[in-house]
Amino acid sequence: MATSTVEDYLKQIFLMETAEGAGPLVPMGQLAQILGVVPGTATSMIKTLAEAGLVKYEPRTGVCLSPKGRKLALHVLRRHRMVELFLVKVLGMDWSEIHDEAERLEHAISDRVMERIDELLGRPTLDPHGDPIPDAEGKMGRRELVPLVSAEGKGWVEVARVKDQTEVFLRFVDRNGLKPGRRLQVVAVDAVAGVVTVEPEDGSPLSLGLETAGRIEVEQRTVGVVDEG
Amino acid sequence: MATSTVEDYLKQIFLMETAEGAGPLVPMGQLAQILGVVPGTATSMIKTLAEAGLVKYEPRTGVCLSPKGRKLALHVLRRHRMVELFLVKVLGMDWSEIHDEAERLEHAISDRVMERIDELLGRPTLDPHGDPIPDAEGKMGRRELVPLVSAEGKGWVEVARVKDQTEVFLRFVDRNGLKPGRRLQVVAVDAVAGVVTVEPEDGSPLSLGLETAGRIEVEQRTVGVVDEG
DNA sequence: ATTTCCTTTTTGGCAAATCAAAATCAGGGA
DNA sequence: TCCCTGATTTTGATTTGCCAAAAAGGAAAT
Ligand SMILES: [Mn+2]
Ligand SMILES: [Mn+2]
Ligand SMILES: [Mn+2]
Ligand SMILES: [Mn+2]
Repeated sequence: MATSTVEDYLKQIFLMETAEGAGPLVPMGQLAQILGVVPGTATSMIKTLAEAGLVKYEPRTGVCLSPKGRKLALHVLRRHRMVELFLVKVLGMDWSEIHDEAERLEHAISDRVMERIDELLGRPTLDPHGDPIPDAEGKMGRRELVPLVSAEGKGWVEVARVKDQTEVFLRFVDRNGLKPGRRLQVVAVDAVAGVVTVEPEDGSPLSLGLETAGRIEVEQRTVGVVDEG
Repeated sequence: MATSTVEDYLKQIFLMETAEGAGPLVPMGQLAQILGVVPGTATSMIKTLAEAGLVKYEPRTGVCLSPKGRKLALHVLRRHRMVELFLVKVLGMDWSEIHDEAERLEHAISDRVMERIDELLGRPTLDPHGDPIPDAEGKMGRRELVPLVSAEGKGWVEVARVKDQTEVFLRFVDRNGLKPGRRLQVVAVDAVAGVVTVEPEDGSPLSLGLETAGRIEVEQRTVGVVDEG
């Protein structure tokens, strides 16, 4: 069995190598920083993982998952996201407080329990932040999402995903009616001022910085204005 | 924070020192055996726990919990039993497969999540095996239970607790309608033959060995025959 | 071609938890 | 009293993760 440390390394490598704008290899320093260890620790851990055939390691360049490592990473990610949804849907917790819980529970939940939760939740495909939940085989659906900024003048769009999952940002998003599933219009994008103005369905107009707006994604397909062919 | 290893040691010491027929101190050898480590390991661990003020250690004699250790032990036990009940009630798992899950989950669940589960389950006081669930302050109710053997000729009694929690025994108990909450009559106790005959409410008469019958406890108060004053 | 600076790796150490096997102890029996 | 035996403790190692700080590499700037 992989230890929870190993699981976290693999999961994190997966997230980093599938992040937009990522190169083919994840640099050691970045990995170490996100995992909260000093670079030397990451280096020695990664060598062990390479030894075990879970990653491919290119010294002084970076690391990427092997098929075996990717499979394990997706297995962990599935548990993480399923647990997050469970905490919100079944236990009624706030979406801003679930990540840390999931970070521990993802290592303690068996396939058996996972299966029961999956069934109880009705085979969900998205977690509370709008991230896809891998299925038991590690497959997850792709969606065509665009950052809020690109949705100017498209009429009503639906919030689909919130990428910044820090507590403070999630609470902000919630307070302002920008949770996944909520609808809004992007009224204006002022590139010079660096401000995006949106109007949530049942909330007052709201200004966001360009950076901030980039952390929210909406459904490409517009809703309620243009009918799909 | 106590590691999961420390939590398991404390919980186990608690269970052993409150077990019937236990002396004032738990012997190292027994503790080691139940925790699945060699005696030397237990000795050095216990010395560390004594150092931390969690147990009182009498070399060559045994160990017992300090107030601080007892508090922590009860906190772990609460999570263990609450999780077991949760797995049965909410996820619909079989009571014979929940212990090992709980053994891991008990270390991964925060007070916050515990509180939600407690509420969802309606502040339960008993786990699926009939063992008491400590409350958040570590208090648990005492019940006046007697072993099956002592209930001869008392008419209908209610199964209250199953002490042997091995998978095979729990499945046997289930199959034969002897789960906590079920009613039965103790028809005969033959001390010479070493056999107890019981008649479950909706099952056929059944013979149990004396030893086996001792692993099941029933409510002292008889049910359905004598009315309480 | 050098130097400089930043990243990465190496080295040496530490803490937690464990085992194997040798040493020690404490009673009970001779 | 003395020895034997079984339980307990010590000792010496190992594994997993981690840090601090020194060493090494490499790429860009001079
Ligand atoms: Mn998360
Ligand atoms: Mn984690
Ligand atoms: Mn249990
Ligand atoms: Mn445990």
